[in-house]
Order: sequence, then C-alpha cells, then structure tokens
Amino acid sequence: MPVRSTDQILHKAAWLYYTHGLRQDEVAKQLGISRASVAMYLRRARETGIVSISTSTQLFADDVLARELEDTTGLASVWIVPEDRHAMDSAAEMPVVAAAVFLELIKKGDRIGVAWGRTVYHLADVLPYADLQGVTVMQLCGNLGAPYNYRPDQCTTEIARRLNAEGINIYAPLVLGSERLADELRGEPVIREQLAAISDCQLVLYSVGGCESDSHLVRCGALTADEMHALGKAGAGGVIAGQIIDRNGRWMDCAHNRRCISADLDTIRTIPKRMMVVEEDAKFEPLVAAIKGGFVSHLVVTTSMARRLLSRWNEVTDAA
Amino acid sequence: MPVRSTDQILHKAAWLYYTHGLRQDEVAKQLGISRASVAMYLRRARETGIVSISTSTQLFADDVLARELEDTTGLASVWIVPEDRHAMDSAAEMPVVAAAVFLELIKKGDRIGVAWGRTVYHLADVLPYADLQGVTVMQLCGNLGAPYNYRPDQCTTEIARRLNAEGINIYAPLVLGSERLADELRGEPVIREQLAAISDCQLVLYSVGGCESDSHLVRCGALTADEMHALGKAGAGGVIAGQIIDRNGRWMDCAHNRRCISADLDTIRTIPKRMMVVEEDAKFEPLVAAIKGGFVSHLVVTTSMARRLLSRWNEVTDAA
DNA sequence: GCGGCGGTTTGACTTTTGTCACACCCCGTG
DNA sequence: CACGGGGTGTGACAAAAGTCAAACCGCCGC
Repeated sequence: MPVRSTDQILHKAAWLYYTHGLRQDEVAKQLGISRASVAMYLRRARETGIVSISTSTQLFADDVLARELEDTTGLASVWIVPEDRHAMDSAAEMPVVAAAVFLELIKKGDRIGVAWGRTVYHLADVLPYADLQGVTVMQLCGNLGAPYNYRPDQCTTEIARRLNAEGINIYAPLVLGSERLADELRGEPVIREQLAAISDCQLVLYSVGGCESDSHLVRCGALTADEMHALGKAGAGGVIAGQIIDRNGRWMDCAHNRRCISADLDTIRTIPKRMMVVEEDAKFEPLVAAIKGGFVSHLVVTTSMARRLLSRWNEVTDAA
Repeated sequence: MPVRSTDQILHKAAWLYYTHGLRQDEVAKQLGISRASVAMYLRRARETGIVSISTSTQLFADDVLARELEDTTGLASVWIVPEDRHAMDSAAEMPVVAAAVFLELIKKGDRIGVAWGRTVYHLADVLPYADLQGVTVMQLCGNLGAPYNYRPDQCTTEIARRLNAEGINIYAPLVLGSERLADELRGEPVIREQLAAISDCQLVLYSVGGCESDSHLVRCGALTADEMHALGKAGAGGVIAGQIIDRNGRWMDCAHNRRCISADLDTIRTIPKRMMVVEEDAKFEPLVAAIKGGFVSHLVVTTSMARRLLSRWNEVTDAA
C-alpha cells in the first residue's frame, strides 16, 4: 500500500503535471531531472493508475434505443454500441465501451464478482489501469482450461491487477467427475467460504454463454457436444458462470449443474449491480434467458441486438 | 441528464481521443471538423467533467508522520501537506490537496454534507469538474452573510456545480434572534426534513472555526466579539458547522447554539466519513477539540500542524 | 579490476497540441 | 435591410510533448 520510494517520483511528477498543471519542463526543473524523464514518468503514472483518465460513457447510454429498451425490459441501465461505424473497428469497440462502463459502476471498497469467457477477457484486456485499492475482485466459479486467456482465474487476476485491487481466486475445478465429489468439495471450508462471500458483492460482471455445440463449455471439454445438444432439447437457454439455465433463466437440475463449483444463482440475483456484456448477435436467446432470469441490471449490447431485443421482447415474454 | 445535442460532439471527441487514443487530427477527420475545433472540444470536455483526470493523493497520505498521527490519534486517514516547498506556493497547495482527497472520498450515489468557511470555499474553488450525477451535496447549516463567497449556500452550490451533482440548500438563517423563533423554524417541515436528511450522508466536509474575536462567526455578525470572548471563558473550543463546541468537542449549551439552525452534532458524529481540512496553524486548539469530539475521521493538515498534534496529543488528551 | 548486462537518463529531433487573430454565421434590433 | 454583438469554427504559427539512439550507472561474476 505505501508508495515505494521508486514510485515517489512518479507520484510527484504526476501531481505537479496533472493536478497543478505545470508543464513538463517546469516539473523537470522542480524535480531536478530532464524533461524526457518526466515524460517517461508521466506515461508510467498513467499506465499504473496513479493518474487515471476516464471518459463518460453517456454517449452510449444516451441512445433513444437504450431508453426504450430500459422501459420495455425494466433493466436499470443499457449502453448501446453502434456497429455501423465504418472508420472505427466496431468489433473492438464493444469491449472498450464495456470496460469504461465497468469502471463507472465500480465504487471504492466494492467487492466484485467476475465470471469468465472471451467477452470478459476482452474487457479485461482493454481495461484502463486504475488505483482502486480497497476493491476486491472475486472469481465467481471454479476453473477450467480454456483457450487463450479466457480461464476464470486469468480473467479475475487480470482485472484485479489492472485496478490495483485484491484478487481472490477459487482453487477448484469448475466441473467435477461426480456429484458426490462436487458436494464434498463445496463443503470444504475454504471453498464454502469463498462461495459464501459472493453474496457480499455489490457488482458482478459476466457475459452469457450459448448452448450450441460450439459453446465454451463444450470447447473447453466440460461437456460433450452430445450432452449439450441433449440439454438444449431439455430446455437449456444459456450459461451463466458455468451453469446451465433454462429459457426462462431458471437453474436447470441437470448432471452438469450438480457437478459444478460455482456461485449460487439465487445469490447472484440478489447482487445490486449485475453487468452483462454481449458481443455476438448469435447470443440473442441466451441473453433473453439471462434477462428473464434476473441476471442482468446493466447491459452493454450492439445496436442490432438492442433492436432485436426491443422488437421481440413481447413475443419472448408472452411465450413464458 | 441526457446528452444535449450540442454536447454530443464533445462526448464523441473525448471518447475518440482519450479512450481510443486517436490523435487530434484523426479525431478531426472522423468528425469532419478542423483539428483546432477538436482541441477546443477536448478542453471543454475536460472543463465540464465529461473527461476526468485524477491523480492519486497517496503522495500526501504516505508520510511517516501521517502514519504516526493515525496511530496516535486513531483517525482513519491523514494527509499531510508540506509547507516548506520553496518553489510551490504552499498556501495554495492545501486546498488543492484537499480537493483531490475530497474527490477520492466520494462514491457514486453518495449524499455529502458541506459546511462553510474560507477553507471550504478555497477547496470548492480548485475542485476539478467531474461527472458525478447521482451525488447529492447538502448544506449542513443555515445561511449567513459572509465576505467573498464563503456563504454556506455558495459553498454547497459551487461544489455541486463542479461535480454535476444535485445541490440542496437550506433556506434558513444560521442564527436567529430568539430561541423561540429558532425552535419554530426547526419545526417547519421543509427545514426539519432537510436537517433530518443529513443523517443519510456518507461524507461530510468542513473545517473547524476558532473562538477568537476574529473568528468567522464574529466577522459575519453572528456573535459580538464580547460574546465570543465570554464563550471562550466558559470553555468554548471551536466551531463546527456554525455551532460552538467546548474543548472536548461537546455541544455547548449556550444561547448562540440554541438559536442556531444547523445539523445536529450527534448526527454528524454518526456519518462514516468526516473530512476535515485545516489550513491555518492557529487552529490547533479548535482542531484538537474537533478530533476529541469525534468530528474527524479523515484529516488534511500541514506538516507543522501534524507535528504539533503528534507531540502534544498525550498532553491534550490527559488534560481531559 | 574489468567486461558485460539490465535498467534508467538524457540530448536532439519529430510529431502533436495549444493558441490566437480573424472569418463566419445566426439572430435580434434600429 | 443594414448593423452589431456573441458565439463557433479555422488556418497558421508557436509551444509543448513524444520518441529514440546513445550515454550512463550500478551491479554482478569472472
């Protein structure tokens, strides 16, 4: 926590430059170093979160579409990322917006639950560095091998690192070979306490998984394509923190879920801010399930997804 | 709340420049305007809090002296502003540090109580603009005419304006001519509710007033020099939100206090974060009274005041 | 004691940003 | 309809910031 003496100079330079508004050469003179060094210090100060620069995400929350979607679905807040922008790479835009929104939702001292997946890791990857000591970032579910850096513990760790927050990982596999083993492991004090602590979170961050044969759970080997297919037939609608939910967002009583080490879904529903980011348009059905299940209060989606959601909301809710 | 269409372009420019890291000429090209305009938009975005740049105040919290003072006095957190800096105008430094600390203590959605005085206004005057919609800034005490902009309502209003927060003023005088009238006014629903709402604050900001004949209360005509002198003899130790406290920080049962419209001191004591800023070294005795009275959890002081406090803490507490 | 290796620091150069005077435009007024 | 403010937008220039290769420094092993 205390400023390391090598960082002291970073703090001083940042303070004089950003807070006092001195020029770099003035800062250099005052600290008795060259201006080039000052420039370097300032970059490091920005990179480590000693200085943080944030831009309001109003721009994306301000769409009329966002308002309509909030009114229709009852979500607390919706951000819409336009995809039609030619000049700006729209695929890369979503995580950037999501990261800014995520930062805005964090309060000092918060405990934050983080799930895993491509979307979450993309967010982590563009998350600006910040100085949020006192914040705790918790893994929401057990681990499993995943391609690239999408592993649950990596998502948690990277986010914690960037925020200068404390990271808490769950040292258990996401899925176990048998229900008995999963039960026993859930009963272990270390694991039990960590899962229980999730109820203290003020904010959770996740995406929703699909139930196709190319879903993450299948690709990472937690389920076979056949098992997933069967689950789909049985009414599976999406994946939240590694657990299967049905098309109305209810926990499914299936073998997979019973063998899962993950946050209790009812607990997640009680967390005040539930931020969901959906990148792919293919995730329409899972998203609907997640919203119906009460897993979303703050939503970041593309324009086209927002339109689809809006136009088909009545239809999908009437069907219930 | 919604982005006015004239502001839309500010948001866009700020987003592209600060979040995406484009250069000004790239932003200009993308928005189809000149680079000079982009530069102007960016300045406005900074000035209005669409973009906010903040520097960690660790530097000032990190003094060994600060640690010692926290340990000795039991305060939650202390920031120490060095005064010996030749190059930097140290008188101007204190409010700048205090403003940065104040910003760091604010959480989104907070309700903040603000008192009045030179120190508080100095802080307001250098407070960076920020986009803290959802925050509420409340006046802690009634109004009175004060020189420059030190009036309670002005302090509140200016701080709320800079934060883009909601400001709530108390439309009553600080001191009334008679106790009866003060009582009746306190009983008025509008006033009563506002005073009651102070208990919902998560943070209060104030300095402490002295009890000399040149104190603010005297200069603003709330008390005569003689009355103040008499109060001093009777054990007055300082002024908190317009009310006299004794040398141990207890509310004094005096005519002035009974005629005062201000936050209940016991209520203030229950507010989690009580931030006090003391600029002048002459305020040693009042500061001690305020700390003893439990009015301070977060303190911003000069090095010399910190030293004095540290060396004389045992002495002043033993005396109690 | 010397060579080499990681890192920081610096001077010199290039690129980017800030600024300011002037052009422009909209709108209300004489 | 001409006039004159108040505010915006712009081109050109000056100022500031970013960058990079080379120098430097402390430290270790030989």
